[in-house]
Amino acid sequence: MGKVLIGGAWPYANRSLHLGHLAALISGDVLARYHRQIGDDVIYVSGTDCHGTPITERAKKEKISPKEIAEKYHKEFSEVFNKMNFSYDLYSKTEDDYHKQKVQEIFRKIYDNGYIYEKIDDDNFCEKCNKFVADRELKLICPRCGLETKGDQCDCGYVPTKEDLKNAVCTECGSKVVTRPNKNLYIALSKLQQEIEKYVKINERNWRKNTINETNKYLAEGLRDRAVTRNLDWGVDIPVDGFEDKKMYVWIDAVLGYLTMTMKVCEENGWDWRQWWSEGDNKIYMVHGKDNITFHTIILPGLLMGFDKSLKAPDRIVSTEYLNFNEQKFSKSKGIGLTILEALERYNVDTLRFHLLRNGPESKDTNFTEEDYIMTHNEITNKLGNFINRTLKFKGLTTIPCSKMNEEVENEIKKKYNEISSLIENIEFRNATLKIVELLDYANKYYDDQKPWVQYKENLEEFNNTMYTCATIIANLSNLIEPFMPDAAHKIAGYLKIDKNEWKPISITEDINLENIEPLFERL
RNA sequence: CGCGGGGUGGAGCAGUUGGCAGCUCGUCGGGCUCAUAACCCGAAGGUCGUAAGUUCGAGUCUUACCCCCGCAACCA
Repeated sequence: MGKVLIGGAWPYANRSLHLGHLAALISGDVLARYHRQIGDDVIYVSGTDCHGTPITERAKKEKISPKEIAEKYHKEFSEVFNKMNFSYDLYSKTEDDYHKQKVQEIFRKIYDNGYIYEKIDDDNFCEKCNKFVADRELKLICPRCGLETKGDQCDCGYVPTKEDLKNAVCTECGSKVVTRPNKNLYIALSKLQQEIEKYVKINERNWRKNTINETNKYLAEGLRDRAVTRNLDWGVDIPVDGFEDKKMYVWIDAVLGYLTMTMKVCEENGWDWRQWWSEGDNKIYMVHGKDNITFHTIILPGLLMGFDKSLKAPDRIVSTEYLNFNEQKFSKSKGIGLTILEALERYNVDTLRFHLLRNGPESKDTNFTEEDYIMTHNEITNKLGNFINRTLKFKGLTTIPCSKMNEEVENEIKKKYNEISSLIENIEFRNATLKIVELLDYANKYYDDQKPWVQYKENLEEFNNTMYTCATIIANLSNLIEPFMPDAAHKIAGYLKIDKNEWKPISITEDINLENIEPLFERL
């Protein structure tokens, strides 16, 4: 039994989650459920990312506190993950006191170890507001398109230079900004370049192409030290004297959440968190969208190395591409796409999970349409739901006696456990779902070839064997689909009196009483 | 020449180390009646973006070109 840590990306608390977020995060739950089934000690954590500039901006605009916004979305996210049957061991938030305290301890240790250092920058300062302002808190006329833009990037794609920003004004008060020396803390990624390169080299064979490319691009350019302090009043305090007016850069406190939450889970259970984070045969999975790649393959490893050399950085990185909606990017402002809560009003949780895994952006951007989803839903309804129905609700049948299992079918089932196992461990979830469908096709074909409706009249022994074999397929399907469609898996387990879905072939050892069988899915 | 991904039957996609081009849906024809008009069998339909090259052999490797898309940040 190995130790397996799975970290789902921490969603940012300034807008509702949409199907794209779900497409990126769903693999984490598949991994968690699968590893529990094979008997690993799994810790699956995530949480709401509450800090950062966008939240403070929104708070200002809506005239409420950043905390209120964070709380609102944290509540919503918790509900979403709950409804989607995500099996987190702990879903927390960066506003959590335990998290903030631990992050400060870790940050301080990195500082003491010499990987966080002080540097004076010339930053933009608004004299009227009496504070340093971030680029996105500035506005100016874009020199390329001539329209007013924020200081970080114009809608036309132009990124203002330092020179351009000299003419910028503060978005809040409109007065012209000046530059002033500003003391910041930086993380010395440049010092860790070789170590991070070594880490990438060892682990990249377990990564997808997008992860490898994106990471190596940054390594090839040469890692640059990054500021880890921000001139904000919302976030985690800096545990170093002289930085009382600043907060921690959100990404630092967010990626350390995987570690702090592992600590918390372990503390509550009396376990040693280092068993999940040390070198060994344990696995550390990080699951997120492609925009998160370097934060997980460079920043997080860098923080871990600066913190404690005996720790192991994530060895399994699961980065997805983007999910589009009707060929367009999800965009709340443009009203494109569905939030997860909206989707759940119309769709089935299991088939939505399955669809996002099968048609998800595993190796390239993909497109979500309601039509495609309904197709998947009906396919599962027909092939899985109906297979169960035609077996367990066979006309006039009340019991399936414990009979003889067809050997060929038995071998096919064994084969599927192995095939799906290696696909999941190889982070090929799309292919894993295809194997499930293959087994469903195989099952329906077996049923048709046996013609139990004829056997029922002509040869009862053969009929019993067929029905018993089909019931055994269904029992094993319950195990095999659990990571993908947990609700259906558990319903089946209930019908066939299976206590626990384990990842190994099971046989049925007593007669099956066919009562209270309900269809698993309804056609859409 | 900023970086990256992609162009495969009507639609959406798979094709790992080069070896008779596959899957789902749709269409057409047939079978079955246990089942949620579900299930099974068969057929039609592709010169794999364009051009050249390497090779006994290229969807797969090389080069050039044409289209589509994504990324770029003190933004998660």
